[in-house]
Amino acid sequence: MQHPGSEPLSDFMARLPAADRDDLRRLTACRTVARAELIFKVGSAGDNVYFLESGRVKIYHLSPTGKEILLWFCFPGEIFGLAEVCHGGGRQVCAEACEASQVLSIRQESFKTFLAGHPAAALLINDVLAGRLRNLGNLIKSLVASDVNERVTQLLVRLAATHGHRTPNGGVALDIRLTHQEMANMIGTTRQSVTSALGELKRSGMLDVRDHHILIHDATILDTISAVAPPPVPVAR
Amino acid sequence: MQHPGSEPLSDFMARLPAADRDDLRRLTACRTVARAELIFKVGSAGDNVYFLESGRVKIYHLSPTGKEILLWFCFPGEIFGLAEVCHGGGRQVCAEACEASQVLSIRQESFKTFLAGHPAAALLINDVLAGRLRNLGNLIKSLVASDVNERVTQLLVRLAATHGHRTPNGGVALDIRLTHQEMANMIGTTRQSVTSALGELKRSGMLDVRDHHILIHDATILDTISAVAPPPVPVAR
DNA sequence: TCGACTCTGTCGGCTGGCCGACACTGGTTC
DNA sequence: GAACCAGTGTCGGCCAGCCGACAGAGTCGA
Repeated sequence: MQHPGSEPLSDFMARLPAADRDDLRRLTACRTVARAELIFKVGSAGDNVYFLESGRVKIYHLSPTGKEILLWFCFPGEIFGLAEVCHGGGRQVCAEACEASQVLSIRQESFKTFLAGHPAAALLINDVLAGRLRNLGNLIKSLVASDVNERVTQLLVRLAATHGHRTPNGGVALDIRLTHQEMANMIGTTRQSVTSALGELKRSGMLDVRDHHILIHDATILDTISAVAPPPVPVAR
Repeated sequence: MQHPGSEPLSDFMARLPAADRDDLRRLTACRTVARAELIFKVGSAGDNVYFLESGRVKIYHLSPTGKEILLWFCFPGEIFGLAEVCHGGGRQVCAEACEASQVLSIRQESFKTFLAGHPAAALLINDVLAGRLRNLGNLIKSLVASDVNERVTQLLVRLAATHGHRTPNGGVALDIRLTHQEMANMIGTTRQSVTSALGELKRSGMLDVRDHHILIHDATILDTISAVAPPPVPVAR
């Protein structure tokens, strides 16, 4: 389901015109990666761009103490490894397969040549990057302005919008399975704080966990909460 | 000065081939904005893209409590207002002139058409967006992983890299003048904490403030510190 | 069936840093 | 000059949430 105000398909491949997609496919090599395998890591050369064919990949910073700082998850069809190269410095982030995955890869230069010859694809890339920029901007905002409980609910709203589906009885079920630790890494807090925030939401009857999947009881609550995430105030100075 | 590992010219206009630049200029309208005037704000339609001709512009989120969350400053030649439009929801951020400025504007669609016909420009936009993505990623990392003192020194390093110049006696002077409040808004803390962090750096002889401009005494210190910002550890799992 | 391991849930103690408050300085306007 | 205001500098109280610790509860492989 797509919520109003949520991000659109960031599925690059699907949005690419069919002809362009075929052209691109011809330039890529396919590779299988196992769960927990790194596709690239901090400091590596990073002269490739990747597309996720199947599976799930997480992109994260690594703090000096070894903590993962999760920037985003990649789902099938999405592009990754494009922006994260700092000229000269190598990769700044890690890409790790969350489950067994198939990955297409192409050299940076080849991809740029491809884009130069396929304007629609180049514009699409702009869109995708712009969307991620908005996402990170919003994350920064919530890191700075919201306490842990708010950040957890905001995360749930985002997840419901992008990876949830309606249930018969008017709720939303999240299709994606995350550990508390992963959620904590996504919103800059600790495992324990996520546990307690979720516990509180459960106790207040807002959600439930069935079979390791989060189930939000009343979908309308999402709209109420999400009205908070995008700033409702036009601004007063 | 450009530090190794720092961002390159994000100066879109300067990097654009001269012919493309002329084509683009022909499509834009120029406008003068006064200090503290908003070019756009949260919720406004946002069907324009802007280029800063002269002056300085800040792009920020507004927290529910009215706090500014500064995402970046725009300097002459840079593009802004491109990524911050959420389809449907209007602008998510504000753009405010820090000083009297001249701004070129163009409609989104016209700009997209322009990009479709000028592949070099489209690739350049990708580069610029990718750079900002890296910057925001790094900001998130420091918000999550560093305490206030570290964040302040990291901010100084970044500022020195992008808006500093060497002084005769081996230091670096920041060309840009910022209040403690603005710095606090850039790294998600309070005015008071910035004051005390800077005070400590002054007391330890690392820097000085002359005529409202920060002066870092030993430029080599920057390299030492900046070695911390990009993770030195290749990663151990 | 038995470890071994990962994930969840809960509890106290400790502390970084937010918040409110107030004083001082330098620049601007009348 | 005086009045005003934005920016700095400093202090103490208070609390969100981090950290370490430990006890279940699933899950997996042998």
